Amino acid sequence: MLALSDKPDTRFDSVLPTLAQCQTFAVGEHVFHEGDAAAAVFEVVDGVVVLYGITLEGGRQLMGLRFPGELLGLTHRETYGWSAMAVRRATLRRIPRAVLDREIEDDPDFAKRIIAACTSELSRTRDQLMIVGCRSALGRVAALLLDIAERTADGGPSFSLPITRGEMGDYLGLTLETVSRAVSRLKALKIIALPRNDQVIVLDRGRLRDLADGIGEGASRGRMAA
Amino acid sequence: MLALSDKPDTRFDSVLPTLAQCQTFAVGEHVFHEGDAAAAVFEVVDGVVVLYGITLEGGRQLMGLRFPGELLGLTHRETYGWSAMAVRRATLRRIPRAVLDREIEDDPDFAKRIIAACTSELSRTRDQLMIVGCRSALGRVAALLLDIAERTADGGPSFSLPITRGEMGDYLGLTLETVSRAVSRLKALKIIALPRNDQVIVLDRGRLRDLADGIGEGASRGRMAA
DNA sequence: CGCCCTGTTGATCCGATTCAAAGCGGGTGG
DNA sequence: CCACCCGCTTTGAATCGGATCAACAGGGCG
Repeated sequence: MLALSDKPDTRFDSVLPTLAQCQTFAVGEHVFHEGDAAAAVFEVVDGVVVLYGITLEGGRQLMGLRFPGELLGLTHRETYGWSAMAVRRATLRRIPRAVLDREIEDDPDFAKRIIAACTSELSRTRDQLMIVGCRSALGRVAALLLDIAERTADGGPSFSLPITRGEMGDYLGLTLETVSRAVSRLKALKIIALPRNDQVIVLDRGRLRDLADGIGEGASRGRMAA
Repeated sequence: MLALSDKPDTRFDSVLPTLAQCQTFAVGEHVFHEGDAAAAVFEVVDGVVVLYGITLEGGRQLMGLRFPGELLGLTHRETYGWSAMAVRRATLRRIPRAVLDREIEDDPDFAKRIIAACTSELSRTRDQLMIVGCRSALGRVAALLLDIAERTADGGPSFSLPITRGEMGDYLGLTLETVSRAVSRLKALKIIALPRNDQVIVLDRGRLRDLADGIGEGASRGRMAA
């Protein structure tokens, strides 16, 4: 198996139920911008948030997606190093920095939990790096679909795509056209079905997994091992 | 400016001088392998270590380089999710997991320091993702050279490359030939000089920075902003 | 309805990969 | 001491995958 990470529970509500303070964001609304004072950490209660950075030419690199139960805004810096925007109407629990710091001071167990959240996020980012660095377009799209499926799946093989083709491209280091072609190919291969273009049904999870892991025709990029 | 991270001091020796227990590794020797029990965290005292993962086809993705003063092995998992190998004869300070955990329990300040190390590493990985996802070959190589220069520079414009062209390729998601061509091009552009092929002198840090940040001809990849 | 946004598909172009061959350079053993 | 070998690097030529440019289809909404 490829070393794609498992996902430990790092939700805040299990440790900070009383400190909850919720806030909702409309589609396209920002939770914070790159450079804003890093005044709080957030947990997604409902909806979907994307994290992204902007290159000097205006290119966008999505750093991650956040689904319910996941964290965003964790940093020790004075300001956020990236932006966070809701792509579905989202409700977030807000934990002010001061509260976070105090809690870390007072509760070693909480500190460990934060460290767990960080290293977990680190693993996820590394996996992402591995995918962007090593996989072909088809492999990358397969990996993203599988990731979303696993993080949002209510058990069934069907899920909804929270982001556009263009955003998928920004996430995977591809253009929207290439993403569209890859999705069409997966459909043609009968690995997925698309009742609507933001609705995916996984027909053959095994083959999707193989593509995401880099197995099979054209799933990998770059020189093969000797 | 692109949001490439600054590098806070996260060295252990400032907090754990007495717990030091050093160990040396020859070139090519592993500090740990992916899947090994994550029994300790290490700080590089001397030498250079690379972190990498292996894809199913045998492709290698370098996740990072570790120079003196930097940490490796930080995870909350039971096993390491990647491998670490010395590429220069290296001396490492070893902090057993139990000591780490106890220290986190006892010393909130230490816990914060670990969190800082994690979020710092996270920033670095995100930057790496941005580079691999958005930059052309030339921009990626420029970014790597600059990163190494800034992390090893003893002030001067000259530094030694701790890794081969092939490893640079594995780090950047490029082939060794492409890396070689990019390096040659930087030399032809008189942005760097190469007294030996593992010795680099930065002649024009400004232009190197621009390429690394994605400014100028062909530094970026993918669709430009409208 | 007409506009705009998203997605799809086709044709062409370009940069990186691939395949191939030839220079180092450093080390070893004759 | 030198010849040979091996790993790393460089460079060239052909190929290929993804980007680019472009045209068009569907869908939601003012």
